[in-house]
Amino acid sequence: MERATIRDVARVAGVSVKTVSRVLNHERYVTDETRSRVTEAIAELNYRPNPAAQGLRRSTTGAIAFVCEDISEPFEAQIAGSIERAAADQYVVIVASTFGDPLRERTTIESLASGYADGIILSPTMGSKAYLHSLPRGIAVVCLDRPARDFESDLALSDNVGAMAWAVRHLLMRGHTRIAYLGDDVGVFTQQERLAGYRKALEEADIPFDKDLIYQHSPDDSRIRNHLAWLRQLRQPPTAHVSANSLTTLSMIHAGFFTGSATFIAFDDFPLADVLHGGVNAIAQDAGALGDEATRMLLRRMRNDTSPVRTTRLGAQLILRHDEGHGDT
Amino acid sequence: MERATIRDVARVAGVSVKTVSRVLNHERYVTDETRSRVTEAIAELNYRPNPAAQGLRRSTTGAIAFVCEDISEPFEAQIAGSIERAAADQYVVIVASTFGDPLRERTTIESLASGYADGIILSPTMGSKAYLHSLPRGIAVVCLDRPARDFESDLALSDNVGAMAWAVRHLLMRGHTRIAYLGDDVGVFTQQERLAGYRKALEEADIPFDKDLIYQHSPDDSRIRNHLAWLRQLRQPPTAHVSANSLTTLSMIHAGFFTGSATFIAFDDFPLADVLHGGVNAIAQDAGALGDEATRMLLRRMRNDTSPVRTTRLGAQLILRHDEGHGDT
DNA sequence: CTGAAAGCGCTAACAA
DNA sequence: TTGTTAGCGCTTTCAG
Repeated sequence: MERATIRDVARVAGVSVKTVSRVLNHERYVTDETRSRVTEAIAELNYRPNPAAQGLRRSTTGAIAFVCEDISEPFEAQIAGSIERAAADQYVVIVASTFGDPLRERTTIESLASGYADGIILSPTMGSKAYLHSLPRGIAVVCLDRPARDFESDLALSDNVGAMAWAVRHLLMRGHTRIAYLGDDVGVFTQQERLAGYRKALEEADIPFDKDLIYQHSPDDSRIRNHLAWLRQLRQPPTAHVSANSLTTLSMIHAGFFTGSATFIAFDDFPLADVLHGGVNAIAQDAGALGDEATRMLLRRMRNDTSPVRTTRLGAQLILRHDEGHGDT
Repeated sequence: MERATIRDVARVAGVSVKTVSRVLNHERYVTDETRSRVTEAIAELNYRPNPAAQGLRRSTTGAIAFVCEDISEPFEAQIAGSIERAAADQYVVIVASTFGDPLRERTTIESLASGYADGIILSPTMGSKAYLHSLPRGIAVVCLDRPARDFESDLALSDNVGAMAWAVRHLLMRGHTRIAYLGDDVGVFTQQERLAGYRKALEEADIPFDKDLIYQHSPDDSRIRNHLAWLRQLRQPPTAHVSANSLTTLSMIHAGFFTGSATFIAFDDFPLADVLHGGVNAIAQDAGALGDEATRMLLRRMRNDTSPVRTTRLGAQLILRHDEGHGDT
């Protein structure tokens, strides 16, 4: 199929290209009669504006990008889905994975900003993002799940502190005072927040913080197995456990830890959590809401909103599936 | 940051724009000396070609698109990830979900083809895809996971027939002759193939096909629960079960079916299958390989390969996690 | 209300 | 080996 151009449409409709352009862009000052002639011609020729030409002229692309760590991770994929829905029919969405590599991230972003996308939703890796200040002008960047270092921007993230505090508070109320915390590497932003939530709940209850109960490493089945064994042999072993992210939970499961008890809560819900070991308590983030909110923020910035940057913390849900007996906190 | 253009580079390097264009496109006939002057100017100005302008001129976009049912589904997300990796640094990848709506699919594809992407990897919905023949010329389309009706194209998919036959054969060899099959809607291509695999294995073993053992509906927990109960009350109830897709497996689990037995095999492996109910036998598709292969096919077509269309069937793996005793088929 | 002409940034002839 | 010129298809002055 040969592409029809705006000139073809103009010729068929018997008007000038500018007039066609006007109806395309819903400008005023076009007679209804002219408009309908043009519309017919467009339909007849099955005409569609050439995005490259539009982009060249308007310096926009009609695309937004989601730059994340790995699109094949379910959490990121869910976010991608909600971004797509939220941007629906206004923008195409480009996805780009950084695989945690800051250099790759930078290259990717600079390339996207050089004319592939009008806006970027970024789940930043660690490391300075100062270079975001010198992106070609006009490109909006908002952050998702965690802030970018050295770069102020709108940010949509879960209320990690509050949700973890909620979970720990729940365990405290059931009389647990020795609660083991198992999380990912300390360098990970969300992990810092979740540990903060843990500490906050302890402080509120005047329970001393015991470093022995804290485990923070990138998940590794055998290492976690050892740690769990070690915990059991403490003079005062923990009577409850929380996990601070899904990979850690997975490792615990693989290490043989029984997750189906009222004394365990996993940060991040997961498929089959309702069934595994008879049901696993979990804190569920709302991935869809994160994507929605970030998209809203981005679109607003793309409309040249210059209000101060804002942060939206989205609540996460504590799902109790194994509260022996019944009754909540 | 103001964008530098090719003219700026030319000016700084003291050459013509065409020369800059030459070094940009790695054309021959540029002195090393000239080339390095240009390269320096490019670096100095932090110049990057404008994709819209390039696209307008070359009528290419530098993007490929993955059109699937729902990018938030783990299987599709994994494929997206592998496409991204396979196309790495050559193309940006656009994702677009159809949510199973053929109309939306068509609109999306036509829009993408109108100048957002140079090629499309499509997991088609049901319904005729004849319109793919009249896409603006130059756009390559390959299919993934299932063929498009009324449109010949390269196709990468799992060996559904073979894998399911393998699973059923395995059960037959253990003496089961009444094997219940639970799958998704008959209209779904992969489901037809998997049922064919089931029948094939039975035929090979001269076991009569019994329609009573076949269930094919879009997954629904309570409906599946009823069906499972009904199966149990047959005069000759099944002694083994296979599930033909992940949602069905999930429904079975939710319906209380015990999946951790040697007499059950699930098509599609899933997270925690190694742990749930003590381990679930499964057939694992290689999502990554599907994406890789489809991308390879697409890139080949985009290089104007006009060889006959081909279909690649990728093997799926039977993973036995609950083979009481030991020893395989 | 409508049109003519210029030009966005780049690459493809064609000359030099 | 390099430069000049003409567009790609569209939107945008600026006149009609």
